[in-house]
Amino acid sequence: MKISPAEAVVMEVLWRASPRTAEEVFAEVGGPQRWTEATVKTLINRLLKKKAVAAERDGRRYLYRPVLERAAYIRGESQSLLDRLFDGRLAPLVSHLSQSRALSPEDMAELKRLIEEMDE
Amino acid sequence: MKISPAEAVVMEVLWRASPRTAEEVFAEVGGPQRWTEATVKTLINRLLKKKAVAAERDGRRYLYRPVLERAAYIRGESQSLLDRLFDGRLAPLVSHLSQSRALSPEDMAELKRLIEEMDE
DNA sequence: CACCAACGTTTACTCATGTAATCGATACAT
DNA sequence: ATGTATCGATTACATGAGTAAACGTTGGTG
Repeated sequence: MKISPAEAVVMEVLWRASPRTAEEVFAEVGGPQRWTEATVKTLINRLLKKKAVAAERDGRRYLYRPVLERAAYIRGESQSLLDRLFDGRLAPLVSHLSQSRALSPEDMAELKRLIEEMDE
Repeated sequence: MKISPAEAVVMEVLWRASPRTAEEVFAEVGGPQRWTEATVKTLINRLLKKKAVAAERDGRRYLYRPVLERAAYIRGESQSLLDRLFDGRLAPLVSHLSQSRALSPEDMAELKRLIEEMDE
């Protein structure tokens, strides 16, 4: 099941560290996002329904942990962008981004390194 | 204004060739998408409201052309993916994709070429 | 000139999403 | 033991998106 951008923000928190209580998730995300705790709970609930997170009872509360892995999520998103806009090919994406925004020297260096090691 | 995935499909048609009538857009996209002509018209109208396409009267019908440029759209989408998932950096994206799916030799070759020429 | 076909415009309806308040159960403090 | 604070669950509501039918207008045809 597809997870929405707002839900992904919650996932990011859980991917950084889990398990977490709803309150902890809220503590980490409420500020930047200006969400109330109710909103965070709704999002967690939707993620439960979508089986993207699992809950484990811990006394009076629950501890939540990701079920969907970050790598899988990222892969899906990247893939779909690539397919929708670049005919599934990586080179045009890189080409486009390298033109439209300056790459930092570190990025350049890392890219180079990547290409080399992929070459083996 | 943000354009939706379905709307983007219509934009793609217009980016390939324009101006086009609604019927022509439908002809090109209706099949693969299993949309009726009514649906295509709704999408065109929403794109008009969003100023992503412009219409020019041609007798009893209109000819539509893109106002939003493909490059700008692609840039926005790629940028937002990069920011959301890869902290705005290109290298991690490439790294991820190169692991999760095999790059074709041509893709590899082109990437290499890109990196080299960006290096100047 | 009356009618019909072809357009674009308006309206419709369902589902997902963002955002949040309310409800109901329950553990703890007094 | 009872009230209260605290959880999660349920309900709410507006907006956008996907999908499409109905409507109104206008130009062409018989």
